[in-house]
This record gives sequence, structure tokens and C-alpha cells, in this order.
Amino acid sequence: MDRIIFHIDVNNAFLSWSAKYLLQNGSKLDIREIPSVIGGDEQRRAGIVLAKSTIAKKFGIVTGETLYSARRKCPGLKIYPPMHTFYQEQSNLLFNYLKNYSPDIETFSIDECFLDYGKVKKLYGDQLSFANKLKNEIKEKLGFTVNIGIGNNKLCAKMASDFSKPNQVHTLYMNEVEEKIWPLPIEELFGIGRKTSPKLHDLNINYIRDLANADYSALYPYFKNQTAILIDKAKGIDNEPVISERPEYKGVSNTKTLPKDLTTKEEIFNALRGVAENIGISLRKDNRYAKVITIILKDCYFKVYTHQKKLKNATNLNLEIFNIAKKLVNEIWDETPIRLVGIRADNLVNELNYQVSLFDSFEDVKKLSKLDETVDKLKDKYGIDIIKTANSDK
DNA sequence: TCTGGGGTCCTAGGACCC
DNA sequence: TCTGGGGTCCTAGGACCC
Repeated sequence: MDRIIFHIDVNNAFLSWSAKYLLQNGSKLDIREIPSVIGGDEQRRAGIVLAKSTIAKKFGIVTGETLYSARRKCPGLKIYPPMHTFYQEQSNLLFNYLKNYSPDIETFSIDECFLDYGKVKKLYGDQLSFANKLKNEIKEKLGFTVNIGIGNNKLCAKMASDFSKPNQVHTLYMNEVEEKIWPLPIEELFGIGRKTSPKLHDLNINYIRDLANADYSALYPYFKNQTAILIDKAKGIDNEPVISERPEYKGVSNTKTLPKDLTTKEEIFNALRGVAENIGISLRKDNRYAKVITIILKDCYFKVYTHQKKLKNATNLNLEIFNIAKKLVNEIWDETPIRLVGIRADNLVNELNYQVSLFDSFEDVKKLSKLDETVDKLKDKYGIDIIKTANSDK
């Protein structure tokens, strides 16, 4: 029995959502109709394109490029700042709307999800007409447009939703794979990025068709255990199920690009203090504890270093995370100016099984834990900025 | 390149143990 | 030990995605 999967993808999500916000708040201009982008803050050295309008795209502007470069391609370009809180609300609105029709929805990112239509087809009938109805309803009721891709698995549904935009429904069933995606350049295949495509071109594999028909043993030396997966993808084969319960996340990270490169340990520690707090807050919100703490440093040449420590006792305490991070910096930083600092917490557990050692006591941990919880509650009540750790705002 | 932030998964080398 | 092979864990880095 063939599966029927929908992939629902908001068109130019950040830009569409900002357009909706501006229209709702009295603007006469729909920024979807002009050359415009959502962009980061250039002063804070985060000046890249996060989303672009269809017209901006016609100027050759791509997501991820610098605003400087985007402006050069299109001198009249309008740049708007991101509104992450509003985006999250719109995302929730969309997914909750879809849940009216089916509980079998897998959230893939803030603006994309999969829906297992096969399970509800008896209720709603033919998938193509239902997808069209759904797309029109979303536009009318939510004020932004989506693409819907229909396929026999998640990979095909996702590829289909990308065909032509905006506000379109496309199908890519198994028996359409040859006709619809084999003629496309290899870069268009989901999972082929900027490192893999040159390797494939070197092997004279330029179109998805070439990969689908490639010889496994010829590719194996270059792609090892990924070879079969790669060839399967080109054939449109994918057996991943739609998973509606979001799996517990495996780690949390928080990074900060600094307005200026940091050249002293004190500056790095100061930047890390706030990052450690954010990690602690995320972990405590879900009652989780990390057994591995990693620091991330990006130097002024964009080289990234990581260094990690496995803990005897899992933690979610701001102070402990911060102290470990400091120690890790001491162990690896070679004085190269630092552009970005970050911390990642991994190997998460749900309970604190405390191994008593000679050097720390469970009582101390409980005291610190109380302190963090109290601060979290105050921040929740009065806003994030009400309490600052000494030095964190220098 | 005037080049973000938050995730997941994979790989390769070394340590350690049997 | 003049020492082999395999399994597991740990660590750092890399690829890819939105």
C-alpha cells in the first residue's frame, strides 16, 4: 500500500510573515511585492539575508549572502529586521490549523512540516483536490501562502513542494520520479550540499539521473557508507516514517557573534557568562541535565574550534556550566582574536543521579539549583533583563 | 565574504579493554 | 613481550539542513 505524504512549506516564510505583520499594523505596502529581504544586523556583524521576496530573487539575491552583496545586486533593495517572536506565533497558528485535519504532523522546522495524508484520506478524499483546498484556506485565513508537495514518501513530498513557487501544489509520486526530477541538476537533490556536489561533478555525475544510474562500487571509495543512501535518494526512495511526537532534543547550543573580535580572556569569559546562562535556562525549562559541555570558538579567520568535557555528574547550573566553559577556554585558546563564542550541552538526561565525590557535595548543588530556579521565575515574571549577573553586561 | 544561529548525523583517530 | 584483532567509548571536526 503506497503512502501519501504532504510536505507543507511556507513561501519565503520570514518575509511573508513580516509582510503580514506590517499590513496588520497599518502599512499600505506589501513587502512581498517589492525587492525586499529580511536581514540581520550589520552593526553586530550578522548582516546576511535570511529571506527574500520573489522579486529580490530575480535580482540574483540568495539566502545567506551578505547584505552588502545583496545591495550591490539590487540598489533599491529594502531590508527589514527579523521578528522572531511573531514568526513563532505564525508557525504555531499554521501547525495548529493543520492539526484540525490530522494529528499525524511532523514539524520539520519553523516553517515546514510533513502530514501523513494516507491515514486521513478516507475522511477527505482525493489528495490533490484536498491539498488545493488546504492551500487556499491557509492563504485566506492566515494571510500567507504555502506550497504543498505530495509524494509517496517524505523525500518526494519535500522535493515536490520546491518545484515552482509561490502558492502551488505539486506531486512527485514514485512513478513520476524519472520524468520530474531526473533531469534536474544534482544540486537540487535534498541532502546534496556545497561539499558533495563538486565531488559528484568530478565523477561526471551532473544530473540526478546520473546519480540514480551510478555504479555503487565506483562511488563507494568517495562516499563510503553514505553511497547507498545517496543513490536511493536519486531514485526517490525513502522509508522514513512521519513522526508526530517531537523526539526529545539531543542537545542545546547557544552562540554569540561579538560586535568586535575579542582579544583577552576576560572578554571571552564575559561573553560566555551570558551564553552559559541561556544554556542553563533552556535545560532547566525542561528539567534536563547535560553530561557533556562543549565550548565553540570561531576565530577572526572563521576557523571553528570545539573542545568538550564529559562530566561525572550531569548539570544544568549556570555557574557550573560557566566554570567548565572557562576551564575549556583556558585549555585551548591560543590568543587568536575571537569572533564568536558558544556553548553546547549534550548527552542530556532527565534525572540527576548524583555521584558523590570528595570535592563537591550534593547540598551545595541543591543550593545553587534553588538560586537558579528563583532567578528563572523572576525573569519569567518581570522580563529577561531584570536580573543580571555581575559583569554580564559589561 | 563586509560571511547568523540552532539543530542532527557521520567520520576518523586514539584510548582502553579483553 | 620482539605483541594481533576487535569492540566500545571519547573527542574533534565536518556536512547538511532551515
